[in-house]
Amino acid sequence: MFVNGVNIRHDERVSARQTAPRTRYHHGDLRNAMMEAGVELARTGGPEAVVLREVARRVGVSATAAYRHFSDAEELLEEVKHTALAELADALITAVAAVPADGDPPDVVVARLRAAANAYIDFAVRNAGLFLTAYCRTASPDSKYEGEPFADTDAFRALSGLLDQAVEAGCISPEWRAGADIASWSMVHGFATLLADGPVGRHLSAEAQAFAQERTVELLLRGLTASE
Amino acid sequence: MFVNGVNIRHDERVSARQTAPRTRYHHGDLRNAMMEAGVELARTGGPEAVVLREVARRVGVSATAAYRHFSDAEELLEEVKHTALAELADALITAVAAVPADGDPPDVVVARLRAAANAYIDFAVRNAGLFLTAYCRTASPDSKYEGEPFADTDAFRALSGLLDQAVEAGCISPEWRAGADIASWSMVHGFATLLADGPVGRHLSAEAQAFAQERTVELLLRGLTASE
DNA sequence: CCTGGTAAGTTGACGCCGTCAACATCGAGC
DNA sequence: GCTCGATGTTGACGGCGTCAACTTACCAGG
Repeated sequence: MFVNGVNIRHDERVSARQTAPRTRYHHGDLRNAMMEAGVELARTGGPEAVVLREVARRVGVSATAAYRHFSDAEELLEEVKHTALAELADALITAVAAVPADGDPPDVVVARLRAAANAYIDFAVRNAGLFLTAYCRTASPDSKYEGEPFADTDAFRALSGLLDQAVEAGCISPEWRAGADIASWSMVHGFATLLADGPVGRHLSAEAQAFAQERTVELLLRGLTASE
Repeated sequence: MFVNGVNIRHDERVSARQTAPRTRYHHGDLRNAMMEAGVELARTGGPEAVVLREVARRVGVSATAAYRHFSDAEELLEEVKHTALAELADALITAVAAVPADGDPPDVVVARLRAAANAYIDFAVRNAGLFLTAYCRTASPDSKYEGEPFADTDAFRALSGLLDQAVEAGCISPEWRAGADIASWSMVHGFATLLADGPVGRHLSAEAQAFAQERTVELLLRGLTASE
């Protein structure tokens, strides 16, 4: 796995280190333990580093023990994925909450949107592995939320709330509210992806990346708040 | 692999079909043949369907024969990836060329930008496998173009040209030109990704997707052409 | 026209992976 | 205190990428 030219491929898989030989035959909390080990793997190596056998090794348990708690290697990955998604949402919500709420409502809400956008991107850069895992492919349509789109991502709900506030504050004309959520998400997500995993992150200097980020976020805000 | 709820996972791998038992011991054009087989696999199954042994099987050759032409399974993937990128660029350039050039220059250039954006997204939807392959992770920094960012993607150069035209035509203020390329790319790419591989494609009805696409593209154009 | 060297394929093996069937161990409730 | 189900283990299988050693076919130079 390449992130900004630094090879953080999971090949110090020499590991095999298990935290402790584990005295009791039964682990007691294996499902959680495997999840956490999986998250750790994902954090440093992205989704393809979440390898069932390695997870088992780290927890100090045989590979097949996993099958008592997960139907599949895929199910483990999905669990990890949800955790990653939740962590992303956390970062986003925290950043928004940190924006001072005094001042003109329009200014505040724009500042919040900006903070959210930057938090999303920063998360993707700082936690590339987790970010990629959050959006990695998993065969099953990860929705207990069929039809109710994105209900599983708190991040998306936070964004929606912000946009509603923006309409209230008069920053966004009501007839442009619909679809603004997905559009905003697309832009930020696209930039984050191109940065964490793609050509932007690979080819651009740090300053160039920062400039591109600022421009991208401002372009989004311009589009959202354009008077026309 | 799930694309919009349709499982196109590469599990009709029953294949093993080799086009013909191949009479001559030497293939003659194995490198190309493997590439093409790889592209076909990628088209229907995404990057993870590009499996060295299966490619060899399809071409009717032993697995290790690949090593006479590729240093690595990764190198094969990368070759396929470049082909996918090229195909995407083609679709984009063709769509732009199809826009009638008569009329007010500003209108024309906006129409071209819109066409490019929609072509990009449409390609991602119609050729999800290839699209995902075009942007899939490959360990090596796929740049003979180190530092000269994106020079390997004709699609990006086409976009840059369009934006230059837009400045000329007075649609984009010159001081907003810098970074507009990456920002535009981000938005379209993000939407395409969310659609081809992510929650948008999985959870939204076709009409909802179309609406979201239109809104996303228009929001981008608004941001680019905003007067202020 | 032979001949030898090298490019292009082959076979068999290795260690990784996910997964299955069969067996072992523990602990909760009769 | 026994039993039985939940939880772990072992060993095996086939698929993967890759390596070393072997074979085949072509092409140049005599």
